[in-house]
Amino acid sequence: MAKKPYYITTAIAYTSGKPHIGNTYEIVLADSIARYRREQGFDVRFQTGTDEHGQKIELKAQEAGVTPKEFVDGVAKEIKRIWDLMDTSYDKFIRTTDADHERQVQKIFKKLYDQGDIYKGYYEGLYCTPCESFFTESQLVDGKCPDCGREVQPAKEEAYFFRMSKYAPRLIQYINEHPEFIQPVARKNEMMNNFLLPGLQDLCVSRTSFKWGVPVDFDDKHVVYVWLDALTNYITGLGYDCDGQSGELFEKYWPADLHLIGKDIIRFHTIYWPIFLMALGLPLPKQVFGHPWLLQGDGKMSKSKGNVLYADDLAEYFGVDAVRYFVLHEMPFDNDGVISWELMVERLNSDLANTLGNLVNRTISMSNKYFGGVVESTGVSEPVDEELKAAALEAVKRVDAKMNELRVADAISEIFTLFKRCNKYIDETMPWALAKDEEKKPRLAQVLYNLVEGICMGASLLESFMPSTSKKILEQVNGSKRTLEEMKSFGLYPSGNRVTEKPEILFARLDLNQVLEDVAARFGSGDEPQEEEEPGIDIEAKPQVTIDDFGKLQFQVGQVVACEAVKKSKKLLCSQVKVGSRTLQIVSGIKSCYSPEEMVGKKVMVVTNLKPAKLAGILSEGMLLCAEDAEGNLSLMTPEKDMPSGAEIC
RNA sequence: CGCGGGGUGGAGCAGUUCGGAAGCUCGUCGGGCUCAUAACCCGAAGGUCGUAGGUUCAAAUCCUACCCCCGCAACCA
Repeated sequence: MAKKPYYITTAIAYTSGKPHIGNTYEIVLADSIARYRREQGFDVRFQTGTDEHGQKIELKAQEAGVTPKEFVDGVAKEIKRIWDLMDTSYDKFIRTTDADHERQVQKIFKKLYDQGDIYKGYYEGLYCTPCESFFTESQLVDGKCPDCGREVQPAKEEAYFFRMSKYAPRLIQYINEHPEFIQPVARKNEMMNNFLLPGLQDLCVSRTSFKWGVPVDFDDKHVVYVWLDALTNYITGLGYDCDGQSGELFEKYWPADLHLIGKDIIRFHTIYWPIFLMALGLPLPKQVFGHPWLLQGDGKMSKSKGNVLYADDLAEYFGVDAVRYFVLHEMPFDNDGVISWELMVERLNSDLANTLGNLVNRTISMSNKYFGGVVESTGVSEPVDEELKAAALEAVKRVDAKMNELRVADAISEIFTLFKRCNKYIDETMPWALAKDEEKKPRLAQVLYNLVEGICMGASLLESFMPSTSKKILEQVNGSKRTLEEMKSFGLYPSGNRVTEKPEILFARLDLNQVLEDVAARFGSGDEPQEEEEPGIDIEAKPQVTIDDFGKLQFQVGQVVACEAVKKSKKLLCSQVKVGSRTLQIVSGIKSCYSPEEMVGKKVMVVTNLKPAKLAGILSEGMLLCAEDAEGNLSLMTPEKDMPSGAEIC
C-alpha cells in the first residue's frame, strides 16, 4: 500500500539577523510533528527555509557594507546551521533567492496580471520627498512629516495591486465549511470579524522604493513585494510551475497538510495565501496552525542576566535534546509560553535528570548488579505488572491522540507519565528486597524485564521529540526502536538480551545558582554592575556638525513644577517645566522609567528652542534630555551641582 | 472608548467551547526506601479561581461594569 503523503511547512525565516530561541521553536515544533507523522506511516515532506528580500535587508546590508546577496548568504547559512544543530529533519530548505523560485514568482506575477487579478494602480498617501516615505493622515505629526518635520505633499506612487475583494466571498465560504482550516479555532473569528466580513482591501504587491526583490519582469521599476514572493515558497519548493509543467513532487504533496506559522502572520496565511491559490486555480492547504510565542522570561530580568536566548548557546550549555524538550514542553497549545534559565534548569533536573535519566540509570545498574546485565522474561508475574503494562500501552494511545490534535507539549507529558509510572513500579516491587532471597530471583528477573520493556517503549515514543536521547537510551538497554504498530503489544524485548555494562548519565543535574553565575559571567554583567568591565554601548554615528550647527540649539536647566501621565498613552508624561521666568509644557516618553510624582521638583536639562509639536494631541514645547541604554532604560540629565532654573547649558 | 492576549495555592500552567465536588508539574514540610544522578515512592500544608454586581438549585466557567499585567499599533521633540 502506498504511503499517504503529508506535507508540512514552517514559515520561512526572515534573514535580517540571527534567529533567537523563539524562531527556533517553530522549526523544532514542526520537526517533532514531521517525525511523528513519519512514525504514523506517512510519506512526509517537511519544508523550511528563508525569506531573503526586502528593504530592511537592503538597509542592513548597506550598514554592514556588503551586497544584499552577501548579507543574506551569511544569515541564511547561520539559520541553516542552527536548524541542523537542532537536529531538525527537513527535506527541503528553500531560499527566496533561489533562481528557480525567483523565476517562478515572476511567472506567477505575470499570469495573475494577465488574467486581471493584478492591476496597476497608485499607492496614495502623503509623501515627504527628503525622507522618500509615504505616510497616512494619522501618521503625520501636526500635519508634518513625522521623521523630519517638513511639509508633506499628497502624492502617488505607482504600484501593482491584487484584487482581493473578488475572491473574498469564496474564501469566507471555504472557511465556514472547513472549521479545521484555521487553528487554534479562536483565531478564525478574529480573521472573519476583523478582515473578511468588513471587506477586504486590495493588497499592494509591488514596490518601487527599493530594489532588493524579485523584479517584475515586464515592468522593471517594480519588485514583487513580500507576500507574493514569500508565501509562494510553499509551492515553488515543490517544483510548481504555473504553466502546467509542475513536477512530480507538486502533484504528490500539494495541497499542504499543515502550514505551521507564528500567530502574528495568521492573517497572511489564512486570507492572502488562500486567495492567491484560488487565483492560480490551486487547492487550498488543509490546515494553518498559528502557534503561540515563546517569551523570554519576564522583562525585568532580561538582558542583564543574559536573557537574549539563542538556540546554539543553549544547546552548548544543556545539550540539543534538552533544548528541544524545553521549547516543546514549555509551549502550551494556544497561549504564549515562557522560557527562562530558572525554568530550564528546573525542567532539566526534575524531568530529564530525575525522572528519565535516573530511571534508565537505576534500571541498568540493577540488571548488572543482579544478573550480570542479562534481561530475561521468566513469566513470574504479579498483578502490579498489569498496571505497568497498561500504563505503557495507554501512553502510546494517548501520545497518538495528542499528536493528532497537534498538542505536542501534552504528548511529551504523556511519555513522562509513563517514565514516572516505571519509577513507581520499582518502589512497588522493591527489587533490592527480592535480590536478598535466592528463591525470588525469577520474580526479580521479570521485574527488571518489565522495566526495560517499559523504557524501550518510552524511548521509542520519545524519538519524535528527542531523537538522539531516544537512540542513546535504546543503545544502553540494547533494545530496538519500536514502530507504533509494534507498540500495541508489551513484551517484545528479546529475552536474554544484555544491557550495557556502564550506563552513561543521560542528563546531569545542574545547580541553579551555579548556572545563573555562569550565565551572568558569559552573557551579561548580572545584577551587580561590574565596574571594571562595563562593556559600554555603541550607537549609530551621526554626521559631523559645525560649531554653528551646535550653536543653534539652546539648552537650559529647567525645574519640573508639575507632571502628569498623558491619558491614552503608555509612554508619555506631560511635565510643566519652569525655565527662568517661562513655564514650558513638555511631553516626554519616559513613563516607563519615571512616575509623575517623582518628576516634580527635579532639575532637568531642557532643549528650549525646539519648535513646538503635538504629541498624542498635546502640545510639547521642548524636550527633556535623557540617556538611554541598550535595554531602553532612561536616565534624566540633571545638573551635577545645584543650578538655578533657566541657567544656560553650553 | 486603537487591536489582541492574560490575571487559578510560593513559581509555571490546565480547566472556561457545552455551568455540576478546584487539578497538573515544580517548590515547601513530614514520612518511607536505599537499586540509582542528595535520586525514587507515599502523605500533608497552602487557593475569597483579579474586583464588584447579576443569572442559576449550582459559576473559575454564562451576563454586566471595573481594576491590573503583557505584546502590537500610534504618538517616544
